Amino acid sequence: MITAQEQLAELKRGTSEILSEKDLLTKLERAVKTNKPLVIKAGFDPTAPDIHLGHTVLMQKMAQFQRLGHQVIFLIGDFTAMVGDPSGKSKTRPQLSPAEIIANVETYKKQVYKILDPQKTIIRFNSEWLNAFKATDFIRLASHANVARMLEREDFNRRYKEGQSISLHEFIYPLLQAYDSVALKADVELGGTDQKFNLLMGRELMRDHQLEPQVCLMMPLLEGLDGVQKMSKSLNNYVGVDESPNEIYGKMMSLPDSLLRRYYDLLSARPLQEIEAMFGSMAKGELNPKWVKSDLAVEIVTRYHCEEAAQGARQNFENIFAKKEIPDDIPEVSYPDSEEVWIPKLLVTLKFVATTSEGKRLLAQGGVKIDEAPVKEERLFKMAGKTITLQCGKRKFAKVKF
RNA sequence: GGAGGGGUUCCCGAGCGGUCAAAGGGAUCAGACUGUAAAUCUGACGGCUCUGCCUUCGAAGGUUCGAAUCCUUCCCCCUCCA
Repeated sequence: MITAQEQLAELKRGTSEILSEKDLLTKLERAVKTNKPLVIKAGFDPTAPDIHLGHTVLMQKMAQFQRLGHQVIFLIGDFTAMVGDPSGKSKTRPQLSPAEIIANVETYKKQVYKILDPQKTIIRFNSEWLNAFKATDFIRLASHANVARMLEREDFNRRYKEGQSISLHEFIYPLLQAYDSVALKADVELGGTDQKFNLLMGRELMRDHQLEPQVCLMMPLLEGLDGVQKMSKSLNNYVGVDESPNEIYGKMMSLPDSLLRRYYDLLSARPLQEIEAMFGSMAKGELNPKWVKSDLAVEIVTRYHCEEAAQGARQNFENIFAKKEIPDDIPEVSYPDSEEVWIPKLLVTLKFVATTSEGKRLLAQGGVKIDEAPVKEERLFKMAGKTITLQCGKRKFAKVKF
């Protein structure tokens, strides 16, 4: 094991805040001295098993702790999922059945183990201890917090001022999350900056339980592809680690240039110096941002697939968008209605558009091409036996056989 | 329990008897341009084989030639007072 100082230096990289750094150093020193790894806790909601790049910022930090020899606990908040984390907007969430949760956990594992070491990861569920809670336990737990403190919290405060509702049960959430830390005797809890309040609650509750308070380590939140909101599936501004190479590459290329540096800082494993140099020459106009972006896209695709897939995706992208070529591996479909083909209907059948109205609009705007030539007419006649290459917008292709 | 303010199309938000499938913005999609699925500009943006028809403005009824707009009841949200 390397020294506590060295560990701290490495762990600090990319974090937005550590509460407190001194405590972390103390814990690390003790770990080195006694040769007992620290218990690292990070909680996840079992309702959203689609891991995206936003989550990976945190997970890479978890992986880093693992590499340093610490014990990472991947905590599934199956109990707290019923409550719903009030961080950000909250809607009442559907209660999940045990079978659904197990299925979601499997999906999690499949994706998470691309980043974490399966051998070194312990998965726990907070229902293990929270299911046993009685009404009196909840009341006792609730007595550890007070309303004024709750309302100090940024998102509650905002909602309160804006006249949005705050349900009582949402006040309970931070306490339950905090209690998880008590149950696990966590040394460190990881979370996004939006978790600050919940993490700190854990610190206090542990102190109330005569435990050594956990260190809170916060990672910045990655903005989504829109560059404004944080990355999330429901906002559809995410890049999923389980997506295809072409999809990941393409989405990375749709990142606004203004966010390039931010993405490099939070996602790239390249040495800081290299990144600095690259952005330096980009600023001088020597380097095209497109290629800086492309390099990052390749790095990400390589991480979740492989180098070969990444190069393939780059090639594919260049062909389609720069050279405007038709890709070679397009799906072939047969469409037996050949006497009179109404194109909007055809597009709906192929699931290129959702409605015929949308198909008609697309057609009117020149978004439909047949054999690389735009079509305006809505109908094709006497198509029996013919095959056409149909293009719908920039990204949808099919070979249609009549 | 009392007083008041609200619920509008994916989201925010205007409209408050006809000219409303409903302003504006965001998101999305398409086209142009380009160095990219960046940026910018332009356009589209409920559905339907469509110069018309059907469904939509919290829900159900009602008034009216005509309702997102008026009335009644109900549901939900917020604020203030207790």
